[in-house]
Amino acid sequence: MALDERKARILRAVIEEHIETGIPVGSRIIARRYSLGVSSATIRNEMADLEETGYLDKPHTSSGRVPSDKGYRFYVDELMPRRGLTREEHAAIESVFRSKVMDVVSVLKEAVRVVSETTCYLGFVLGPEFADVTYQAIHLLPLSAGKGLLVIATDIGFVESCIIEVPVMNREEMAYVAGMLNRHLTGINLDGVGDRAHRLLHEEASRYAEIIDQVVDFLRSMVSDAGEERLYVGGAVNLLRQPEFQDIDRARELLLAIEREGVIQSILDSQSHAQDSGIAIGAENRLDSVADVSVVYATFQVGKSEGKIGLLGPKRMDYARAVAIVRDFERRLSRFFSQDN
Amino acid sequence: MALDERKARILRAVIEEHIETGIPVGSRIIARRYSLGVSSATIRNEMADLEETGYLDKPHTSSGRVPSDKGYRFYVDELMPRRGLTREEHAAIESVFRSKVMDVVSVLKEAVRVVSETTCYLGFVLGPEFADVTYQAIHLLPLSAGKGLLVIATDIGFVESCIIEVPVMNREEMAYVAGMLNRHLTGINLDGVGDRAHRLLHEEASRYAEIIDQVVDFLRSMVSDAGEERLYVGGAVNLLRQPEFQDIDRARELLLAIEREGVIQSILDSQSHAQDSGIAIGAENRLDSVADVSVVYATFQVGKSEGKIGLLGPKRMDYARAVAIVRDFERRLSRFFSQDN
DNA sequence: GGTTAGCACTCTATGGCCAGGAGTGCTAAG
DNA sequence: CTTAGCACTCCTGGCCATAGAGTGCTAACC
Repeated sequence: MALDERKARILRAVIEEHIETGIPVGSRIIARRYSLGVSSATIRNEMADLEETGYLDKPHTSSGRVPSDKGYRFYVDELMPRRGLTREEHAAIESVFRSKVMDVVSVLKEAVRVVSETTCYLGFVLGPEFADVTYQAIHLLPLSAGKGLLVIATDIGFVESCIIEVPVMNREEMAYVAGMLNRHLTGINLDGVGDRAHRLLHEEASRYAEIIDQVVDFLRSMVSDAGEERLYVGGAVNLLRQPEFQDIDRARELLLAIEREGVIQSILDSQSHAQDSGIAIGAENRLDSVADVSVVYATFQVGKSEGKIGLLGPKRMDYARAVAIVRDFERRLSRFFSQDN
Repeated sequence: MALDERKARILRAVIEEHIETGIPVGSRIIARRYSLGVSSATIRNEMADLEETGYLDKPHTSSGRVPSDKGYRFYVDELMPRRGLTREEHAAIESVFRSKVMDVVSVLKEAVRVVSETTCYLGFVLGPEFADVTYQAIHLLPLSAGKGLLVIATDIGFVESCIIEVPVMNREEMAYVAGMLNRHLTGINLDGVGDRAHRLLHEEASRYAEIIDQVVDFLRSMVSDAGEERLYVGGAVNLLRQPEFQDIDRARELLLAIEREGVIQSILDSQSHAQDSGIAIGAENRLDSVADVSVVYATFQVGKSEGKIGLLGPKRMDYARAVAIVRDFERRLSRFFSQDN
């Protein structure tokens, strides 16, 4: 199935031309703009072959060619140049990590924003699962009569909080309860914390069973949060600038599917059989709603857990740039979250 | 400028018809669908008067009428029925406050989602400013060598965190620093905390000056955050379902203005000369980018501070429903944040 | 005087039609 | 194997005619 040199060159030219212009590309254009040393007729023949072998498609009988999924796949695997970052891209990415006060969620949101802005596609980050995370500290603060604020900080800088119901108690008593929770649960993997907390604390302090139950509930919800809470999506507007989303119905359906049906998680899940990073092109991800978009993502390390950063755009995407940007973010985020930066 | 009974009835009919169908409405339709007891010719005459006095507009010479900003204004001030919530709306709103583990940010985000879903417009919440807030506790936790996690909990259940640089110290020392910060700053209005912290702590503990500086920076950034961080927007997709946003350029420009130029804050700011709730119709808010949309909002109490919840939709909006939903949310959010719920 | 029927007029939206242009596939010559 | 030439296909955009909705005006009516 390997292509000979010339076919590959032509395929690459067609794809890059199409990526740039967005319209079907004909043999004349290729002959003129790319100096391949052959005439348009020859290119025409080669393009016919490429169509027959499935690398190119034709929207209709007498129009130019458009890359097929298989064509894009071959391109990203074999033909695509590895490029670096432009000065602007570099600066934009840099800025995410240079703000003075940084909380992890803001950094992730900023990353999404910058990914989207620099590429003009839709950016996303999937935060780390909490299953592999240990927490540093748990705090319980009086809020108002009958309400307490539960704060849990993990070892990777994520802080989660929620409001729970507490029996009336004074500040000291609450501090005592917090201290107790801290002593028994610090440094434990959140995944196993449920059972342990339950057993341990139920015996020692049945007076605070209600509180403990709620703490356990909250810990469970942190772990099991199936992605909704962990996924940050941004820059949908940028997608509307792409010529393929001038059709408002298409655009709406896609955005709906992303917002409501969690297609991004689905794609990442279906991809995750192995690689740290990847590209999912069009129908490669099985969902109809994303049959004509591509996703480029990479996995960054967050302590023992991991997160993903990526972008979603039309199949006609500047893959070289997308990969460069996503990869760079992956490196920087891994560094940002690493213990020894 | 008051309208006589019949003109008011016709204006109301025109507006409600237009809200429902979205197309310019003619005299025939009004005569047939609304039993006003007069013929289409009479209605035609009245409509001509209403146009002359500025309550109605005509897109072109021989088309039906469309309400003007002035018309909508009169409608919402004088004609609009006060309606309650349907069972479904009630249930949807209820669901926001019934989840077991609630953190304040999730509640606000959920509120945005529900506002948007129930109305099919774009929903938003502007969280409370931190200037009037006092904080409950400050924590400092070791994260990795040279990094610490600063966590600040306010008395209204908001928890903010950030990563700061700390000199190498052991856990006990860090706990001591946290304790010191707590002792000196607990219960103070965040607005004035900067100076006080600075003076007080610089003397007592110059060894920790770097940390204190960063804490102060962070507190300052919490207070001064000009709305970006406080504004939650959601449901932009729903706007794309509205017939007035079938034009993709319009839609894109609007969403861009919302995302990048903060028009929602601008509108709320320009409105805030007084009222707790309000409706800004079309060109009433001075910005071109929102000249053909309306905003309905209400202010809820959060301790001594306040937040706003609202929605943005086409001028041709179901104002009665919008007001009902926004008002209900305002009541519930105020209750949710009140000290004694 | 207010109301209504009738009618001419205006303007938009829709669909068909035609010409122009881009691109292909095929054939035959180099 | 490559290339020039040519007939053919199909999309695109402009143009025109028609249909339809709605208005404003006038004249008749109560």
